[in-house]
Amino acid sequence: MLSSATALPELSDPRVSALWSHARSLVGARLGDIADGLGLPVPVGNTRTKGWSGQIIERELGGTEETTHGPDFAALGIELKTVPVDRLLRPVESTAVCVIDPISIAAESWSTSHVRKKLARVLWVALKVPGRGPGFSVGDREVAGAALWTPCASEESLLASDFEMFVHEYFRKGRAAEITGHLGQVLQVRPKAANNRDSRRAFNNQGESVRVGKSGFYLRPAFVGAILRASL
DNA sequence: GATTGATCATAC
DNA sequence: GTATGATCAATC
Repeated sequence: MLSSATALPELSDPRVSALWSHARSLVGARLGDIADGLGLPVPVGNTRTKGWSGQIIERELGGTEETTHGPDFAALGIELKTVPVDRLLRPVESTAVCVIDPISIAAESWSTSHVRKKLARVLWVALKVPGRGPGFSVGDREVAGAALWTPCASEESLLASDFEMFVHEYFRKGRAAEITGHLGQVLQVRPKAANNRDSRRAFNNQGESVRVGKSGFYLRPAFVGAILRASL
């Protein structure tokens, strides 16, 4: 089991280097071709495709024995994130990190947070998107690069600052309902739910039990873009 | 055109 | 329903 006191596996761990090599070998490949190699169908027509890109890369890198969910490559402490980018490696979407429990997060600090653990080591796989909407297929997205990232001191400082702001100013004050996507320099709190009636238990500023929209942490596109440009 | 709030797909 | 993977689309 991983705990906050457990160090990340060494980068020299054979399993880490194998995963890294595998990811690098995908650069230039079309998602459609990767899916074909896995024997998986490529969505066609007006079929919705949310999540498909990430699933394909996860299954490709996970190998044939991958059967369970949970933290990506948990044994290696690695979180896999695919991110759609334009031709200049600029993310065209924000990156979801994890959902938030409005009650338990009030007791967290950055150093002990679930978010920090999730972001401690991320394998970014950038996917070049030729276009979206009718006329474009997710199968035509191409792996533009892969980066194994651990936040540097300045990046962690930005993340910690935003995190503590959300916790101190909002969650601990029972003001979770007042949070909007405008807050946070690099980390946002935005809805992350099936729909806007999907809620979670919380407390208001009177200490009364209320429900607030289910939300999660997201990384802003500019922040992820800087990571990719520095790594690819 | 970029951003925020809303929503979708799949597996358990 | 919950969790994990994200993208859609109305609004700024």
